[in-house]
Amino acid sequence: MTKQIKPTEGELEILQVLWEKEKATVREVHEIILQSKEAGYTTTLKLMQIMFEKGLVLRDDSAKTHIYQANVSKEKTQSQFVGKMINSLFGGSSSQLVMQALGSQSPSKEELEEIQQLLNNLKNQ
Amino acid sequence: MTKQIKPTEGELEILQVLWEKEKATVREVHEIILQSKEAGYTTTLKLMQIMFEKGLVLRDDSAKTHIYQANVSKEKTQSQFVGKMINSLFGGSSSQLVMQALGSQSPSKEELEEIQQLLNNLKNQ
DNA sequence: TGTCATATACGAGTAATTTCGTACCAATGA
DNA sequence: TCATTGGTACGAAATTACTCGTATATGACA
Repeated sequence: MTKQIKPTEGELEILQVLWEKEKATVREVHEIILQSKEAGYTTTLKLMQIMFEKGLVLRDDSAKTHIYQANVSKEKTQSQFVGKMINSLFGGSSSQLVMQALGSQSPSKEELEEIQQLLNNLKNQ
Repeated sequence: MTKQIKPTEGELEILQVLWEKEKATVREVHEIILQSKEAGYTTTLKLMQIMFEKGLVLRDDSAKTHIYQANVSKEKTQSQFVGKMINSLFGGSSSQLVMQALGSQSPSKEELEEIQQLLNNLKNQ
């Protein structure tokens, strides 16, 4: 197992954009970030450079304008954070987290059906 | 709605102890913290003082040894973090988080049954 | 009374994260 | 050619979180 680096808050924002767009320039990422918060361009740039050093993203710097892409999968990262939260807030019980999530937000009929499917699979093991 | 302060990593550790014990002294909290990580007594003390200033905990300082208790509920805090994670990592879809949680860890039969109950309730609305 | 154990208060250092100014480089067009 | 635009690099300040040493107060007990 390659040791997982835990992305910071700000890094997570950038990763979200990269997961969505597959490849992107700093400018492109920054435009999206701007929609949800105020930030300077060089701030986003610096953050992405640091992420590159950490190995969180890949970078094609063959052209003047560098192209970035995520180097950690969305799923791995999700499971990393969910696992951490289960331990630190739900006493290690994943079902407690599930109850919380289902209780506070309300999923659509389709989503409920999807969850039911998964539940059935788990029951039949 | 009183604006929610987001507890930090270290504060969360302390809150867990207080949720468990209802009331506790710094010493008591610190003893528990020590079981999972190394830390100096004054570090725990300082953290709890900061939490008091932030309003995360209440404090009875009528006696020499102060008695602390949580001033944010476990449920509220859980939902705060879960909500934040749903937004920042699951594109706002709670069911995605549920799938992740159910998929990665495997709950017991009883837990699955509990989730099924909740699911039934949600379906019948 | 004097000493010891145990508290809190508080300042300050350290580390990690975020932010941004400034320098510098390259392409482009008047 | 030279100014402008748009890009990266980099140092360093600002912020936040964490850690701990030291000062000081208080109660207990020999």
